[in-house]
Amino acid sequence: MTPAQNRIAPSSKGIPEATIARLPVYLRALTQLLEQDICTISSSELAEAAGVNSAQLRKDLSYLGSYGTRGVGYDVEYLILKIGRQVGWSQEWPVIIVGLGNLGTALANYAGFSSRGFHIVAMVDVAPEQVGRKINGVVVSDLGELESVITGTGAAIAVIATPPVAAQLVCDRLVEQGVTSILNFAATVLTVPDGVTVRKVDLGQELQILAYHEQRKAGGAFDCPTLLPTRAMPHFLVAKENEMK
Amino acid sequence: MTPAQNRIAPSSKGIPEATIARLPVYLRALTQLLEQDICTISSSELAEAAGVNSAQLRKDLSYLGSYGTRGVGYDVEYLILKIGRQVGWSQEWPVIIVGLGNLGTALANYAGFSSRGFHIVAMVDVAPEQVGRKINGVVVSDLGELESVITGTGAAIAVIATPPVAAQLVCDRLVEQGVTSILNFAATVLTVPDGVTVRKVDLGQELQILAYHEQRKAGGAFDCPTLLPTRAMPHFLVAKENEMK
DNA sequence: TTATGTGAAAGCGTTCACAGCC
DNA sequence: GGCTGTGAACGCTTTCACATAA
Repeated sequence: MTPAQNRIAPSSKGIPEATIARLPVYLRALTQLLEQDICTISSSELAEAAGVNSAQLRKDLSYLGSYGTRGVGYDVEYLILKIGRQVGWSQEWPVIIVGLGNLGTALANYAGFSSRGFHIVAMVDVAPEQVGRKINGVVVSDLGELESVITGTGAAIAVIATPPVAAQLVCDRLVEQGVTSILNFAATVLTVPDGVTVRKVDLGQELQILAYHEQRKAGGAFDCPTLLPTRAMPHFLVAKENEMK
Repeated sequence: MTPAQNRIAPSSKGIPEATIARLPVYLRALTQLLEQDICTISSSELAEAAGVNSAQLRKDLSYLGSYGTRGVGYDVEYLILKIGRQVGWSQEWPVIIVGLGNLGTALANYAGFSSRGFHIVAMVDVAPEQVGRKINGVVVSDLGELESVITGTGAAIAVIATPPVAAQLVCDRLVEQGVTSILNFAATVLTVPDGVTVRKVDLGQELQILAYHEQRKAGGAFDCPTLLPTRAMPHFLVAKENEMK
């Protein structure tokens, strides 16, 4: 990814990834403020609305430029404009979704996408019962048409919501056709060439991280003498465990 | 959150957050290996399967203990056991879902939860047409019963998939009843007391981060003289923009 | 000889604290 | 007086490189 980012190097090079990930949060906080007719805001107030430290907010904004007024704060509209431009609000992004199970269908209907400038222009699935179905006015295409659908829509961003086994295959075909940004909901590590950006959202993993903390709160990862076997852990492992003692 | 973590301090204190977030990834890679009847694996091979650096993998595992054999590698089953215990695989976690729109319903049906030891024990929604519906054998309760549902099930982990405006209110009620881990899909910053862990999944934000990178690849955040107004950006902002020049 | 486990070094990200400007 | 913008300090994460053990 590093070589790819060097290759790009546009006008404003070198905004840290961590900052980029927070820009959308600021953007939402700001639009909410605007709806309340608040025109000016200080870094500490905006920071609280965004759930971050005020020093962090100022540093983040400083990467974009000096858009505040000392002694006063930031002009909400102007800041929205400047951050919005960075995040690509000045254009509509065509997006295609591959895999229309429960999750894929929910994503296709998700209002949070269209309200932020993303437009689902195509959907693709293997299951014959899905193909031909209409979601939000767009017809689901067959997986075989994946290539023509991409070139036809010109989408550079794709969402993968297939079962894990299919994900890498689909990914390869997407990249082959020029997709350069992928949001991956499949529980697999995707391998992509330089220049392609992948973000992974693993719902099971998120819960497992919570479970880790939960266990800690309850009294730690007890290295108890007798293991309690449950559906969560495959049976043969329980046997293995006892053998190890 | 820091004071909360100090208060906990169980047996194995001080595994870095970044490591914890990767444990589930290792766990899945390992279980896949086991299904292929691979019993032993080196750090570099496992690292590749998990999509990380081999030095990173070794360092991560070293926080849990010395479970490898020098010159050989790791015993897959034993490692699954050890990591699994850390992540809480040794027990079933009851989880409740609040908000059963498209996303909430998809989550309720999501197989990746149950396969990892999470059991949806209750679901809650305000909409009368949702209440009483059965998903995976569990009936959707009315929002008014939220408190009794939590105490009845003893769930410590909750998923919020409500509209943004309702999220903080629901969150407060959850915390009030003893929920200490929350997975938040609502596009809002949640405020919680110390001792409560929140993880946020913002789907729109993920796409915006991709859009940022996409824009960079296409040639940068053009500070172009004429702004192209689109549905993505509210109209009044376009006016503002021109006025600023 | 091979591959783990781990101090030490390098790289990032966050926070501090204050100079600079309104 | 008040708040931004930012160098410097700090802490966390990753990577390196090698001593250590099978």
